Amino acid sequence: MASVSIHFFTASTGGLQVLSEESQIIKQRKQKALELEKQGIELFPNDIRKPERTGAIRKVYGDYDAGALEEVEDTFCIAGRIMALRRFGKAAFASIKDSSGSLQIHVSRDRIGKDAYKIFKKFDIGDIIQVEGRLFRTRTNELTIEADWVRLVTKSMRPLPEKYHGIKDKELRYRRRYEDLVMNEEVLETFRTRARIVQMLRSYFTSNGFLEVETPMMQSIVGGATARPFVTHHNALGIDLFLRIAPELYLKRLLVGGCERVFELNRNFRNEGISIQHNPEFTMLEFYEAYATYEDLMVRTEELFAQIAMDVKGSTRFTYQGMEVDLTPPWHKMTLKESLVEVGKVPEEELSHRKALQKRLADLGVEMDEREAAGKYLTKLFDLLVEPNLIQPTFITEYPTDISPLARRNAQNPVVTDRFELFITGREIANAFSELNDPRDQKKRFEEQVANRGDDEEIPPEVDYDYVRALEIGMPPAAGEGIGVDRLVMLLTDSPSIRDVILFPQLRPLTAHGSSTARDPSRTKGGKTEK
RNA sequence: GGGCCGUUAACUCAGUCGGUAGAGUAUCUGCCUUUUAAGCAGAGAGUCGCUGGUUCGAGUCCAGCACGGCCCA
Repeated sequence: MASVSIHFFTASTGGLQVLSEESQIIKQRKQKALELEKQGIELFPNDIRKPERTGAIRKVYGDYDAGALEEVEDTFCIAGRIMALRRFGKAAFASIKDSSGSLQIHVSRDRIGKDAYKIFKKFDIGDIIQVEGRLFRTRTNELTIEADWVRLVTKSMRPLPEKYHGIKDKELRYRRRYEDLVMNEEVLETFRTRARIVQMLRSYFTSNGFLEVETPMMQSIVGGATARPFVTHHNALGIDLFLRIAPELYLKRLLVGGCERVFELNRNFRNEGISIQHNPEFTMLEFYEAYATYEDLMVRTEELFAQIAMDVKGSTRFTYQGMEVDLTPPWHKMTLKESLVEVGKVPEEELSHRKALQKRLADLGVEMDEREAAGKYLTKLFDLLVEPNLIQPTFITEYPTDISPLARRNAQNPVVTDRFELFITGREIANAFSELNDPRDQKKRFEEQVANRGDDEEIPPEVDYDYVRALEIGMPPAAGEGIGVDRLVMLLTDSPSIRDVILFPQLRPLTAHGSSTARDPSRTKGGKTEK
């Protein structure tokens, strides 16, 4: 029975009620709903006439004055959630919200009838209702529907958050996104923009002759990036599988297969920390173009981002969190070493001395493992000293080969690769390179990586020999790029946190008494708990 | 993993020197037919995140834990 579970689940966790708590206010609502039901009012009917959208009505009649509206004989039927209710004795105003906006209605006893008004009085803020009537303007000039009738569409059993401040607690907003969407207009706006950006990315690539594909999210060998993967198990095959950390190696198999332009826009999974710019599952666009170089991709990226910014922002110049950003091409270019010297203020002569770099890192509080690749010292310093300062779009090039296992060596200087990373507002937003297509070099690099792996869970424990085999069949020279879609959306929606652009960001689940399932040892796997 | 901050009514928040819980919204009752954060009068609503400790007495002080936020690694 409910009363039993109530006892179990009333545990309050940081202001969060877990499950079926029965506060007085909810009891009252349920009681009210029962009374309506007893009177023969359906609480959750399904025979609702298709309503008109308030936005469409406003678009047509928004400019009509009171006199002009009197000439309009049509009635309008809308449906939506009661967001505010201002009752008088025998009449009331309510704002009705649908996905296109909201419209005020006026309900009076004289017009809808005594019995109907009695039922209307039982409606609450949060209920979804349907209304039909003619348009008029109130004394305060608000476009309003004078209801001929009102009908309950869906009864709301819980009160909405406070009407003026809405729901502010970030934890509540992420956990109960449905409530956040009901209360905070700008949330839906952000996700509409996200949809538009995704759509534009897709149409940019398809219209440029790229084939959209879907490659495995469950992989038996991880690859394509350095990151700790999630592990799952396939019962029928009796094997562990990894959720992909990148689609790269499959997309390049498709280059081998003759797909000269391919892209995939989908989710990656990385079993790492959660932060203001990291969610365990995130959306990435990867594209590969045969007979192109990383330099061609710079041009594409500039063009693509400028196009999207023009559409979303109306300009290639805008502000992000108070920072002026200018995406007008061409963007700055700097080699990794140049950036360390010019932006990071590291003396040039130190850059080729591991000991000096190590000391500098130690002074910054970073202990490096001796076994780390030399290039790691540079990128670590870069992360600390340079990256946060790259506000304007900047391509950083010449990444060391030892930390770029899939990238083509530079023809003049084989210790660096033909690669760039793109930074905007102090964040990495894209990573691209001319692809390594020499199977001999690729095999060697994979094998060295695995041999030097130690217990580093970010490095794949196994060489993907099938990928090497594919290269042996022959992959045309090509360049490929990955774009962090969530971060791009953050930039263009002025969102400070990745959680603001992901509808349901990952949070620790709540259970009875606020303890966490993650603490249940039977559910912990490969845990980070050991010190 | 570390540091700082937060957790009080459904929501947004107060809570003084440690003295036994407050406001607004929402809800309920009454009045009110042009309001829009409607208004007026009244009422109900709390395991002060959890567990311990100090104390005659803890929302308040101390410790641990949980969840979250921000920063750092």
